Amino acid sequence: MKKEQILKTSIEILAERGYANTTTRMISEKAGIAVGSIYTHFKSKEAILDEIFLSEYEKRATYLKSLKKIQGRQIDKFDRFLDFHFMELDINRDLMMVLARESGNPELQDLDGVQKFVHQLPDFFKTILDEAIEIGEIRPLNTTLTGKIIFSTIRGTVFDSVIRTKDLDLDDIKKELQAFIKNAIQI
Amino acid sequence: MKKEQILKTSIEILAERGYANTTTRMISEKAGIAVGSIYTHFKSKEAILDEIFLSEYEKRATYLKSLKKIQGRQIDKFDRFLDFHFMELDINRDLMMVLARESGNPELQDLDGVQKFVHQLPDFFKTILDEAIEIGEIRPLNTTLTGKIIFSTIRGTVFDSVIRTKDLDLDDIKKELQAFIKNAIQI
Amino acid sequence: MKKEQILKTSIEILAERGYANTTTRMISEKAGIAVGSIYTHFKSKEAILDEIFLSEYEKRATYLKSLKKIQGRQIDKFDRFLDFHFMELDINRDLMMVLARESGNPELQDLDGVQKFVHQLPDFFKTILDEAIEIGEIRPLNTTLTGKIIFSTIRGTVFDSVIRTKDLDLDDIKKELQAFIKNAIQI
Amino acid sequence: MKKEQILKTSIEILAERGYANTTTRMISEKAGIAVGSIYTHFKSKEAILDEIFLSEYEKRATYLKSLKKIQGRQIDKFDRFLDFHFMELDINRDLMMVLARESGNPELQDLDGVQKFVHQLPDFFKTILDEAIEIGEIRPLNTTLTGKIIFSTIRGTVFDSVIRTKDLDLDDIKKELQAFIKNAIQI
DNA sequence: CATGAATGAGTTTTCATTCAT
DNA sequence: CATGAATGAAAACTCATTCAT
Repeated sequence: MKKEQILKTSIEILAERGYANTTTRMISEKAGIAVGSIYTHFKSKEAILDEIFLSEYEKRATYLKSLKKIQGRQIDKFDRFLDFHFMELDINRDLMMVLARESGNPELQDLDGVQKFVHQLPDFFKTILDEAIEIGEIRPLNTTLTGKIIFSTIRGTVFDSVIRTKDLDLDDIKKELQAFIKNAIQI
Repeated sequence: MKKEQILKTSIEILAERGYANTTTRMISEKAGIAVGSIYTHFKSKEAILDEIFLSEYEKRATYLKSLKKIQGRQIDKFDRFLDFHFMELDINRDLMMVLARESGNPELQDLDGVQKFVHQLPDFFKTILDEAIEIGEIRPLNTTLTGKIIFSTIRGTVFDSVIRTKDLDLDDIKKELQAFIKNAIQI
Repeated sequence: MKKEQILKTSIEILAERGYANTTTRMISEKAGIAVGSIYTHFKSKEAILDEIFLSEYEKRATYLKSLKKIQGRQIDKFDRFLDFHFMELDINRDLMMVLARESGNPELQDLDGVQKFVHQLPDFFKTILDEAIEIGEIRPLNTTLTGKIIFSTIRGTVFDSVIRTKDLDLDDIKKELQAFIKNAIQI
Repeated sequence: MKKEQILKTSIEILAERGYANTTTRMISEKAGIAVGSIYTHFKSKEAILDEIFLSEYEKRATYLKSLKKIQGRQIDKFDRFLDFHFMELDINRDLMMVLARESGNPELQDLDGVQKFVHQLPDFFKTILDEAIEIGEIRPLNTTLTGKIIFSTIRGTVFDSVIRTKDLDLDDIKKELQAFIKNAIQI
């Protein structure tokens, strides 16, 4: 309950000011609680970010696992993942901002949640690519590296777009990304 | 002279510790000068980063301008740019680390040098893409967005690789990136 | 019942970490109760220490009172007290640690129990010395001051020994102290 | 210069309030400097205490070394040391308070200066005792333990006296202690 | 009588920047 | 131009204690 309130408030402030410029005092004041209460629910300021990334990672991991069982072309699964990812982003723009900005924040690379978000998702992509190669859907390529490249492509693009304009057309970006990736790997 | 020394030392420490964990005192001590002397040559701590990014941006901008005059397929120019970029990185691994890490640091997005590095380079890519479309070398696409996508792809991939392993094979990554981008855009 | 459990647990933790580094939370967790429950039984964190010192003071005061009625040389009563004191220490090393450390803790000098432990015991010694002088067993001396000196000698020696080695030979120390004190005062 | 000012001010406040109740802010305000300036001269709040103890230890160590070369009875050297020690205390009552209180503060036992003060001085006493035994000036005894006992006796007595009364007669205490110790060890 | 989430004043420490020498 | 002591705002985090359930 109150934990949710802290997370929600944190995302709002983090989206506006960035991690380094967000203080625990700001969060507590905006959430209408005492500073100490943050520490009742989170081990540290970093742990808030950790939780955000972990939860968002899990959403995506669950979705990617569900994709595995689904019939159809492997290559289309990237389209589907992007549909899912951008839909989530559209629902909560602040959250999108935080994920895009802080997943690249050198300060936070050690957090479990960030690590998973940044390293496990590319691994899922690799798995899809491996299967796609087996059935000859895509050109021969280093699936590990390409998994990472695809992840970087998506993340970097969202990051760039999001920090420049408030009202960007997510749909345009999504379609351009989908085409870019599909072309990049297909035969 | 002394300014160069400060820059060189800063890059070494920044590569090892990251911007937030690098203090002006560390730089002055390692450079063998007084803290105050840093401020004779730089307006602020941020200004050091600004200068680093500006100078690296200019190297790449100059190279891209020189590419323009060169004959040959537009599409190959991305290969050439990546050859140049990775060569530079190979010469100075510390610098590569700094560019990869801090170009995505939310704290530093307002710096002139970072802005140019992060926003102008994609614009150069856009120009190349525009010409490539005109002569029918590549498929129809939103060149502005795709310019950004290509930049994000390169930067993100280097960043990911560089913070994970010390002795990564830059050549493998370069070749995979070149193939990825070429396939992504060509007809 | 539960109060005893809190005391027992507190002594264990206090012996290991010292007063300033022991939190009420630690005590409650190790004792398997809620933090709030500590405050059902004790007015404050300090009150736990107060109780410990008071109870240990009373043990010694009772023993010293019983010594009064006993026949024999006054001067031997210090031997007996030390026998009693060291026996108690040997039974509960953690308790010994707490008494030795915290009786000298400036933070805790105002506690009733500590005051009694630290100021009343020397008074008992004074009484013994007064009688010993009267019957000419010991040399003439300021009994108030010497009572304090004897107490300080005992406490300080135990404190020094106990914080240095875990497995010290209490018996050696006791005998050395007994000889030291007896010689110091006798005619 | 300013370092001396910080030390002087710290001793005044520490004497009045004790280590745990002395804040860095109090010191800086009373010394008329900025909080940060404390950290220009001292690594931490603890380091101030460390310096105080180290310097006082060295005074005494130097004196004890000079005593070694002096002719005369070993046993009288304790008298001389106490003369010196009490003279120093008389000059600076605040300092005496700090040494007496905090040398027994469990929190500070790890500091180099405190360690030296509390463990090296007894070692010097041991050396004196060793020689005294050799020439038959004192009764046979465990010199290591007795060195510690003498130290504890002195420290504890000063501590006890000093925290009770502001205007105690140091001279009485000194004489009583001298007699106590001399009797305790002599043949 | 037990619980444990909530409190918030208070603490030490850091560090970019300045400026008198 | 160089120096480095001095600055002081600001930050994360702690923890004894309370009180509604």
